[in-house]
Amino acid sequence: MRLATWNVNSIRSRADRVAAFLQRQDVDVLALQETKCRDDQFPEMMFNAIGYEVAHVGHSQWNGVAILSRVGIQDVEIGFPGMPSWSSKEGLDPTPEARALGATCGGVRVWSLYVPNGRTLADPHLQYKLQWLEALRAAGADWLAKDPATQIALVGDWNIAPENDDVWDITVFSHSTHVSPPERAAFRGVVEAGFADVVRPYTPGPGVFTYWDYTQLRFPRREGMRIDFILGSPALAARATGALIDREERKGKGASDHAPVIVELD
DNA sequence: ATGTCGGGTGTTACCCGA
Repeated sequence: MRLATWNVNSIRSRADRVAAFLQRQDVDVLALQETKCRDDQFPEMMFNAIGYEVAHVGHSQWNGVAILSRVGIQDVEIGFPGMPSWSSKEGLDPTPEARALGATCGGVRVWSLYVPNGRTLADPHLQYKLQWLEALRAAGADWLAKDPATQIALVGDWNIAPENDDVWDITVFSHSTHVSPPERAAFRGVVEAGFADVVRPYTPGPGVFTYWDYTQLRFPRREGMRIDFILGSPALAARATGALIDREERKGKGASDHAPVIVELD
């Protein structure tokens, strides 16, 4: 089984590219982030036509996560237990953002995750990001405590570069989010709860990235960040036999600013 | 220089978010 994750930065503007990718890379299950649409706007028919079932949650032009599967899609769950909400305005009743979607596909519990960005070190959004990750860690630990043999894949855009090698020049990030100690500790917390990076062993760095900013010629200059991850529970990680980051999808007109990440499971 | 992309709107010019 081939499992992939991709921050597409709008599914409506890239549906053709996603469909072509699924077929070119022979992907069975694809988690998408930043679909940037409501459920009724998701181009579901085009994926049904090539053999994929679709689960999606999206409320507006922000966020939005989906799972596409040709090996079944059961027990769809919007948000994980304890997932925090966000409201930028005091006193508003916050509705949960469309940042997490779970579904069981071919025996694997897949979670498509779009971790909050954090914006800047002083922004309340960073605290929201840390709380969100802590809640995810707690949920993941709970799932594993209930069934240590369960196959879980936590995949998506984590908006964290866990190591200095995961950015092109760490000195540029001295006052930035994505590399700060609390963010890295939050990511490490999920790993230490039992979820291993199943892609890194097959895509060693340095200089191996999944995201390149649209501005400042970052992609041709090879100035990127590794912030998209496939983390697997022990039973899932034991099935990994290979992985790749599909840089080709970052090339050309109409590319997302993220490349897809794929793992091969036996 | 945010130099680029998205989607949005009190739409053909700006807003926000990343």
